[in-house]
Formats: sequence, C-alpha cells, structure tokens
Amino acid sequence: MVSPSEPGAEAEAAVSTVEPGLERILTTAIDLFGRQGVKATSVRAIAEQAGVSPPLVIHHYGSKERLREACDERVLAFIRESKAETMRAGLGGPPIQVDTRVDEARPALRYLARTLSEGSPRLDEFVDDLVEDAIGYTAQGVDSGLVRPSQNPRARVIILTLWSLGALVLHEHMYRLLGEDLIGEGGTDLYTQTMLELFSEGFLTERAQQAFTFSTDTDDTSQESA
Amino acid sequence: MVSPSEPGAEAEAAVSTVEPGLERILTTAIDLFGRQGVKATSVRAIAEQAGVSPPLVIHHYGSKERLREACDERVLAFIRESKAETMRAGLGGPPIQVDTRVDEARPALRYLARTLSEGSPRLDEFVDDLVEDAIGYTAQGVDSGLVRPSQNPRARVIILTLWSLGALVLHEHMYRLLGEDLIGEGGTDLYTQTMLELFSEGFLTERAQQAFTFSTDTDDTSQESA
DNA sequence: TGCCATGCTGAACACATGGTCAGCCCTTCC
DNA sequence: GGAAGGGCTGACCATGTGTTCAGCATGGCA
Repeated sequence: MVSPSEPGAEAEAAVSTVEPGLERILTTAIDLFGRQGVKATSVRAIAEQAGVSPPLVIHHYGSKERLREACDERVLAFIRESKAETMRAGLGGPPIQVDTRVDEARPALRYLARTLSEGSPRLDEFVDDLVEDAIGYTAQGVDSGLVRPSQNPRARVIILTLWSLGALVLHEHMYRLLGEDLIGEGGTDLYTQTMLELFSEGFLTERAQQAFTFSTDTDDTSQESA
Repeated sequence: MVSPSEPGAEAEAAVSTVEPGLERILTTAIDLFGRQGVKATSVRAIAEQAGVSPPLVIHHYGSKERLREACDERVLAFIRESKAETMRAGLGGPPIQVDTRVDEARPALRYLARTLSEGSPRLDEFVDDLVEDAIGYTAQGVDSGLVRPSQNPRARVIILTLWSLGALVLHEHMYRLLGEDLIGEGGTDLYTQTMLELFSEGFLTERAQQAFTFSTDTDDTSQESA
C-alpha cells in the first residue's frame, strides 16, 4: 500500500524518546507492521524509527516473532477494552468499536486490518469472540424487536461480521472511493447511513427475489464466489 | 495464514514440467504469492517449485517485481474474462464472478484476495472498474424494478463491492466459521442464501431505525469505525 | 566506594535474498 | 557443418536480515 492513500499518513511516525525503549519499540512495531506487514518490516527499520539499536529490540523481546506476538496482544487488548467501553446494547453494533480520536486507535486499527489478512496465531480466537459476542446481542435484538429474525441466525452474524472486518481490511480503498476513513477520526457518516439504509430497507425488491431464486435453481454453470 | 485453513490446500502445488519454464514460473508465482504474499516468497522458492533454476526466473521476467506485475496482469485478465462470460444482467450480481471449477480459478482468487490487502499498482484501477460496472448494472436494476432505489446510489455500490471483496480477502475465516469456501468449488449456498435474506428483508426493524437514528444524533462520544 | 541490576550499543556472525555472469545444450536454418 | 537463437544453469556477488556477543554507562543500595 502506498502511504498517501490514507489521510494523515505520517502523523503517527514520531515516537517520543521520553518513553522507555521497551514501549517505543512496541509502538513503532505496531505502526510499521500495520503499514507494511511483518515480513516487509525489518528489525533495523523498527529500531531506527524507535531511536534505539537493533540488538535492543531483540534484547527486550527475544526475537522478531516474539515482538510480533507482543504487538498482537497489545492491539487485541486495546480493541477489546475499547469495545467493552462503547458497547451498544441490543442494536448489534459494529464488531469493532473504537474511539478513533484516541491516539492509539489508528495504528491499532491499521495493525488489525493488516493482521486480518496476513494471519496471526491469536486472530482466529479474536474473530471467534467477535462472532460469539455478536450472536449474543443480535439474539437480544431479535427478542426486543429491533432486529429481524433470520432463517440462519449464526450464518447471518458471521457474514455481517466478516463484511465489517473486510471493510476494515480494505480501508484504503474505502477512503479512496468513498472519502471516508474507517480507521481515522473524520467520521463515517455516509458509510453508516448507507449501511443503515441497506439493513433497513434491503436492496432487492420482491421481484428480484423471485427472479433470483429461479435463476439460482436453474443456473448451474458457475459457482459464484464473491 | 496456515495452509490447512483452506480445503485442498496442496491441490495446486504440482506444476507440470511439460509446460515451458516461462509459464511454469508464472503459475507457480501466482500460487505462492497468493499463499504467502510477495515479500514472504523468495525467487528461489518459486524456482524450486517450478522446477527451474533461480536465474531463469530473472532471465524470463527481468526481476521479481516484474514477475509480480506479470502475475497481476494474468490474474486480473482472467477475472475480467470470467466476469464477462458469466455476467448476470440487471441483478447486480457479485463483483467477482468466476467459475470455481476451472483449475486456474482458485490460485487466481487467492492471489486477488492477497493482492487486495497487500496493494498493487494495478489494483486500484481494477477495483474502480468493478465499482463502475456495478454502478451501471445496479442502475439498470433500479430501472427494471429489481433493485430498490437509494439515497446514495454510488456509496451503496461502493460499500457492497468492498464488502464482497473484503469477504474474499477473509475467505479463510469464512471457511473456518461458515464452512464455505469463497475461492473453491464447494459452493456457497448458505452465504448466498443468507446474503439474499439480508438484501431482501433487511436486518433492522423500523423500531431499530428510529432508535438508532436518535442514538446517532446524540451519541458523539465515539466514532464507530467498522 | 564497590557491587549489582538495568538499559543500551558497536561490531560481528551466519544465513538469506535478488540478481549477474559465463557458459552449456539443443534446435533450427543456411 | 557451422552459426544463431533460445532455454537453461552453476557459481558467484553485493546487500540485507535476525541475531549473538562483549562491554559501557547509569542508577540504586549496602
């Protein structure tokens, strides 16, 4: 990804030297891993930006892989805590709820986005938890009359969750095309409004439902993917 | 990503030695770049799997970067051609339409999924084209009464497109959680059916719309992202 | 003051990476 | 038969990478 695809692309690059090296390294790693990916980010690059020597990175974290694990833990903990604080009861809010005005939010979300696509040992469990949470509050939403019942409640939650996470992964495309930054603080009014429209009024008319149902039954020439 | 997250994870690993090195290298590169990412895949790894020497890779393609460009072109061309063949008129079908029973489909889709998140020079243009296509046939759908009109037609298309692509990017999570493989030939009936339900009947009730509209107006403590 | 713990670094190591180079082998054409 | 072209490779090069190692500086405590 080219950095200018995001607004304020360099805003987080400066790391205060007042903080101990241990923390500076972690913060820098989250930033760079999130921007470039783990493999494309060298220990030397992290050290340089953090204002320390490369052996100090290894000294504090043991290895690059262990540093990456520490980043996972930090980011996932941050996101979990943020969600607990801003949880919306009963409405089945987005799976990720972070106050994007907090300094730490952007690099953490960017890191999550990158990690969602690159894979990471802890991530499956994290996504599983998001889905289980959403199953819980979506069921409450159905009970309280805010959410429509579904023939496949679990599948529905999984799909909605992965759509949402997928949008986060593609946040730079979203910014480019829609002008809204899913990991920043500019607001996502258009995204939210349009999503609400889709979820309230639907997308397909009844005519389309019938036409498509018939088409699905007879059209076996291709398996559509995405 | 751990390979076993996908069904038939090794199915495409064997490359026929009957084909010229030029083609074998390209096919192998698409496979490995899609599985591991470009940076994490060495020229030597590609050469070994293709059954050639590393200098031959460079001989034919000039550099690793040029090889990656050739992969982009091949995959995007394949997907464009597939879509042209299977285009569904008027219904606003998925942005990516590939016959997943074709041998080439899986590695191509996997490559696309990886490229969507890692970034690639040609990709923005490809996504733009998908969006423009979808704007066209969604408008036709509205005219023919198959698609509901929207207050933000363009935003709607962008979001639907990015959701769909995002689901592709997270295809391994989708397989793990829903049991359906968006890049394979096992079919995506549950995904399709549930998506249709969401798009036909919506998700939020009218009660929720009112409650959420009110909540959005007054709740300014956090910017929700995804 | 001396010792210990902590934070830190320059130099070096072993290995990996993309790429260069000289040259071999095979096929085709004159 | 000889030359040209294409496909191909072993050896090597320059550079980058994660990590080890020996040792310095500082602060706290007895």
